[in-house]
Amino acid sequence: MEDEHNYSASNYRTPDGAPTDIVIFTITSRERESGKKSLPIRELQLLLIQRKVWPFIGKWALPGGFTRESETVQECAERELLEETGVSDVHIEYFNVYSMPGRDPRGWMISHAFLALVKEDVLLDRRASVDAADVRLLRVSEALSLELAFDHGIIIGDALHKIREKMLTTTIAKEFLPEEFTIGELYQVIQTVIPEFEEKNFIRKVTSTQIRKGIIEEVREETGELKSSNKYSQRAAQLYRFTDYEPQLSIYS
Amino acid sequence: MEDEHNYSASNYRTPDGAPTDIVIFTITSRERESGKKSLPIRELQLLLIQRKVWPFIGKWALPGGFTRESETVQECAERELLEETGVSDVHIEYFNVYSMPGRDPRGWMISHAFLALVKEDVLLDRRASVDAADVRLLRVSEALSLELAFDHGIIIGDALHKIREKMLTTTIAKEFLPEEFTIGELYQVIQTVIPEFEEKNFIRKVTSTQIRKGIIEEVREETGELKSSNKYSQRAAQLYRFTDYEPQLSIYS
DNA sequence: TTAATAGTGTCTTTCAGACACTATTAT
DNA sequence: ATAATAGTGTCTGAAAGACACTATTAA
Repeated sequence: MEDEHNYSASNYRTPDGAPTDIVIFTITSRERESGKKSLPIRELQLLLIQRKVWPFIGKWALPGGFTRESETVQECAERELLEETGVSDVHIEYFNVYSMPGRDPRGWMISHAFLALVKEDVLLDRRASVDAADVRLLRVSEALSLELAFDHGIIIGDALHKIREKMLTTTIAKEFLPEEFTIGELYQVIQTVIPEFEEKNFIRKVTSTQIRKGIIEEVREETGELKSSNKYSQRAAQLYRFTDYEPQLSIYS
Repeated sequence: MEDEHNYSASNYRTPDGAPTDIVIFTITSRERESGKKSLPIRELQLLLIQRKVWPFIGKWALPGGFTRESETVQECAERELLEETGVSDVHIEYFNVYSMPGRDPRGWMISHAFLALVKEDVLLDRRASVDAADVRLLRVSEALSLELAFDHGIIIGDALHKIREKMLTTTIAKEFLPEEFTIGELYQVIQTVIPEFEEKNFIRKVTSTQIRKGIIEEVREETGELKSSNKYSQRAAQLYRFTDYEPQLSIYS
């Protein structure tokens, strides 16, 4: 350090590390065994790792790792996501810092928490990391009922709050949907994240009102005809895709 | 460190500090010299400190300082705000982390940036800190045209983006207003932060529409009569206050 | 035929947007 | 009287909210 410049911060205690923790959400879908075509059962799940080293050995924890001097915390989170789950090129977003003294028995650790939103199929070939005894997808309710390592229960709670807010105010629903989707699928994804969500005339609001219809658009065949899918229903449903328009909300207008 | 637990992070390079940087916004108001009563000229300003130690000596910088092991980054920001400006009990909110390698010549510093919103009068008795040559309020446009220390230009740009977003989606306008205010003042505060903001029938939207009128309420005298003020106009204007209701916005409803 | 989902018709009430208009009162 | 701000009247068209109704088609 540059002592010739009269810099004194190095005389003080410095952090023992800058870890990242990644809350990886996915929505699983499972067919109902009704025989007929129907909408799947969807569940919001998150990926946890069972620790096999001290501290909190045996406890479930968020994936993550220590930031290196040569990278940003965002790069660290992306690297750890890749190393621990084999996933890259997904939505991964910083959301909060956790710095409560004593939160990590290993020392003074200020942790940076990220939110990753991953489609189910991307996680199918996931693999355990070298320092994790096990990797598993758990329902959010399950995960929160476990005794988690560190302050990860708090982090997950905050992440859940954040994803619920963003589901209604941004177009992150697209992170859980295929490129082309039906209005029924979109509605289900929103409800999976926010169970109390209910909009009576959802299809109209999202397709027919001036201010909102800009966020999604109808998909057409090469021939120009409207493209539809009967994956979930007898009657085929119109397919939509998200545009790149992000609506600006305001409480004053 | 607990080497007996086989913990190896201490073998790695650790950060040289966890500083906080605080972007302190205020709205100044200045009377127009028209003789008659009129709305003041309001300006969005921020508080900067001129550095008197290496690095970036002489350059303008955000107030802030190093987090201690015994405190959270939020507590550090609040402490530094108090030490450097004499201000406490104001809105101060974490908004982002800055970790680009090389951002600080003193070493590996991961900085936590806060947004503070302060009423003008609270800053009147501000005082220079022990390690700052000068403290000054600058217009945002001025501040951004200066050569700032570290990556503080980027941090201020991000803070400005954040405050503009929050001005429209939350009730932070109250941080710049007295407890009781007129619709004209509220409108001015919003316009000071977002110059392009314009709502033709603002007074009606904010007072008469079902979904929005919950965010402010009329102030009454002890006698029960509506309370008004003629501070800015010949004709007295109704006074309002914010309720504690925070509206939930949604792009889907 | 039925189950399951997709989508429409229609009515009422509320809101948005425009803009001319009236109200108040210190100077 | 005037300047400066506060606030209302009124019209149009769009959207919200409710809810019954029709449409499609594999099984």
